[in-house]
Amino acid sequence: MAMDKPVPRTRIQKKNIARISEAALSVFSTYGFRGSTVDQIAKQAKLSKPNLLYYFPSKEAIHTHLLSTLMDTWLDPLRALDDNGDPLEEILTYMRRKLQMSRDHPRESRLFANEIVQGAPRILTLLETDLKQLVDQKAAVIAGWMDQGRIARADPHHLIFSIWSLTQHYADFDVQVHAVLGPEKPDPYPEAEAYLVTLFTRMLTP
Amino acid sequence: MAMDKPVPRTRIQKKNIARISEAALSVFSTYGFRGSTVDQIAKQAKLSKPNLLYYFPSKEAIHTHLLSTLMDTWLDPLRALDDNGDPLEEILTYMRRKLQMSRDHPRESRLFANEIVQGAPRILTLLETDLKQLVDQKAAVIAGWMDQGRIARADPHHLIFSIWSLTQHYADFDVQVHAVLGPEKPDPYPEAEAYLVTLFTRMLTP
DNA sequence: CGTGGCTTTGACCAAAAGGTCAAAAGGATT
DNA sequence: AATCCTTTTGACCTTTTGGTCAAAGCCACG
Repeated sequence: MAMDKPVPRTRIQKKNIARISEAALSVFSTYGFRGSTVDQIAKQAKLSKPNLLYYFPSKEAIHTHLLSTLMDTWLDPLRALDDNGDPLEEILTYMRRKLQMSRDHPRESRLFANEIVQGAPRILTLLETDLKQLVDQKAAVIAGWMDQGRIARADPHHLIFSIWSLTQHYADFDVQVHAVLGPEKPDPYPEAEAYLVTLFTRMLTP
Repeated sequence: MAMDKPVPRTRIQKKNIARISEAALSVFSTYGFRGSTVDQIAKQAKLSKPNLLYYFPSKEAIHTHLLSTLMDTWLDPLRALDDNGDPLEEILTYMRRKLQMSRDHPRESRLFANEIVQGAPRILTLLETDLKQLVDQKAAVIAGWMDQGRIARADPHHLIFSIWSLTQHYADFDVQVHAVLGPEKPDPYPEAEAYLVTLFTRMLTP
């Protein structure tokens, strides 16, 4: 299970690993793991296939590398949820950050979406340990706020799920959103943000 | 682009097409189109590969067959949204039906999710015509209710998106939900429904 | 400017994949 | 039971795919 070459050494390695990661992100996020081919990734990275496999030992290694790199970034907004902040403001900020990630990093969102929809075979353990622990902890913080009557009551775990689903929807189902809104509304994000702020404000105001 | 054999004739055909559809639903919903193989589907349907290809001319034909069969079922709950009903009750009922579909037909939900996340190459047109038209129509109904002050204001299109994302999340991201909630909570749906009823009630009560 | 390690490549392989076909087997109808 | 149509299959073909390898090219440093 050794993954090799996780840390770039020379500047050529740095450059090529970055190109491969970038290309792999595009390809994997569009076709899922099994639907993607090494050739495709190599072509997008403008490397020959053997050259690509010089940097990563296998297709799976590239995928795992992406996933583990991303996991941290992905959880950062939730980590930033501050016990000592204003409850509603903290939750709205978290929601806004997640929405921004959907807008600015839709491929990353879709990479995760593909992985999870397909049963998360490669990150299930991560979800059951790191993710669960973080969510449990933040859910407790939110429950505390509710106990103090500073925001209205609602199941904290499902509250977090709802932030995930509502924000990631705009990245993962982007095509559908655009199909429904039509070409005269090319950027749904301003309305989405306004809508979500209203939603969470109304729901959480005591 | 002819798809052949859409309607079963003999009872053997009926049986085998049903078995193929069932197997294909499982496989496609788990691996996406490109990640699925005809062998896999044939094996699950307990047919030989050539035998399967006697009923459908190609892998793509099976996929298209599933997708178009499902599309109707999928939109039924939204079609049922009644202009003359009680606004909040109508929206809650729609939400509940969608949630029930996530619980009872998670594979169907994931089949769509896979297709959309990967850019909806095979149903984009459907989305831009049928789906858009239906959504626009129902959004107008909801906007009407808001104009009459019977429910609180919020962007109707994004309201519909939020019902989709919140309910489908429990089917599409099922693995994640279970990983976070842990094994002692094997059925998240009762809490999910309670949470979503609260959410939409608070948001839409004037 | 030459040497040693890093990088790149063309040629190649075995396995997997989508799909074809002719012939055999099975079913229903007379 | 003879016949005709439907169904099933084994063998086969081509393309794609993940991955290997030895040899060639390149680069930095002494």
